[in-house]
Amino acid sequence: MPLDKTTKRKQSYHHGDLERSLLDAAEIELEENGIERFSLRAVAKRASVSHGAPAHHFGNADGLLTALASRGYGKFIAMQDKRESLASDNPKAKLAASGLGYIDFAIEHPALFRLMFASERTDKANSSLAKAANAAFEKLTEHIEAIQGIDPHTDQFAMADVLACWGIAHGLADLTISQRLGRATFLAGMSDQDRDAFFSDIILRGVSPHAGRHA
Amino acid sequence: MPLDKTTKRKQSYHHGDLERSLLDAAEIELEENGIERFSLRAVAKRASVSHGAPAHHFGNADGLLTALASRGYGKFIAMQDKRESLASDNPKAKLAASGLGYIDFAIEHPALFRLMFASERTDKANSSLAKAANAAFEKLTEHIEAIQGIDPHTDQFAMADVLACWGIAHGLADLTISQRLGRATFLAGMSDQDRDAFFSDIILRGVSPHAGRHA
DNA sequence: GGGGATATCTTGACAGTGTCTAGATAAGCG
DNA sequence: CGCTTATCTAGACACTGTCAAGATATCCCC
Repeated sequence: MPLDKTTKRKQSYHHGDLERSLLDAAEIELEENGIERFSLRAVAKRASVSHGAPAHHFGNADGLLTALASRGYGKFIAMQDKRESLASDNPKAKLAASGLGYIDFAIEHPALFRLMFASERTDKANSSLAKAANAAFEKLTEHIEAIQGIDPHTDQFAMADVLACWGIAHGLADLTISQRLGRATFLAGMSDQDRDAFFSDIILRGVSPHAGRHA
Repeated sequence: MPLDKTTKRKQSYHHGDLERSLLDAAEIELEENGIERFSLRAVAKRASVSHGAPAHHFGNADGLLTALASRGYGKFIAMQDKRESLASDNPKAKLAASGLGYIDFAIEHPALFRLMFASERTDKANSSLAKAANAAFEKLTEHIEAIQGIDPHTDQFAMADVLACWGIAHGLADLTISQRLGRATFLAGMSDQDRDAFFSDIILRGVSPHAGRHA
């Protein structure tokens, strides 16, 4: 019985691009339920496929989550790039914009953010994931190098700036999605523009004023 | 058959202080397996009690985790206090010490830290938990007030300092237990004392130099 | 084009999970 | 002592992730 092949070829036994479909479904499930209530069978059901299907592509549930985290870094960097492209053309503005993109991503994809940065279910030895995470880190070091004029990999003081800025952006992002910053009531009443300026100021505190200092 | 009543009264049907025993067992299980692999039945087994026993004391698994998080804030604040008591007697040193205690706690109890700050399984409406979390926050605002001479609750610039310092300490703590800071290779080779000084410097960057500025 | 090898997906089974209910046991109190 | 209440056990249920066996489609070489 050849069912409506015209509408969708969904009736096909082979899915075509199930790997992508599963990742899409998993991302939705993740954002809806959070990591702690993530269900592989629910992902399969959402993708209209049997509960055993994901195993062939990802091995197990953690494999799927690892792939999802890896893909997440693409969006993560893209959001930072977008912020940077809108920023004025000086190193500090670019750095602040990058940090705002960091926070943007956390707010828009809180569960994915947690998966990427705080989950034990991802395989950190996975080369694809490690490469993606490293790219995000290198991006930050380049910003600091542009400001301080020296490669943080070779200079301890510049690396301190890297850790400071990273810590600030990450901390603000994590606390924001945990809804911990609501106590600072004035934040809720701020316009987006004011909020960005407020966060930018804080992010730039990570940069040491002792520019170019090194051993 | 009255079994050895002398050694432990464990043979008693009623446990005596099962609530505390369950919390202790849960804390061990949590640190061993992480939140994402936490099992209520494993907790019951560790406490040598039936799988249904926890329900009577905590309602459900999330109730147990909420109580555990609430108790965690006690240790959390205690660790900060210990650091502060060892610090020299000036407001900035106290603030930095408090931040180091923040990081200490995360390193010693990573899973509990994640439960307290990044889990969706705790009931944030729980009054006991909210009160504990608030106490930790107020502690920080007092440090900033001691430095800037104005209550952050009434001054936006002082509150910015609060969020900055909190973000830094939290970000460094979270990234540390995620083992993300290993790339900054020199950190591993540092003595505890040097590492503390390094983190202290970063934490204090959260304090704005424009002291006492206010609208 | 045909046909065997291979990739892909389904199905059923299994142990483990959290929660609910009913019942057993202990403790408290009149 | 006996009734009430608190506490804990035991069994059932639906759901979970993973595994093994089988069904089905696609690929590729003859």
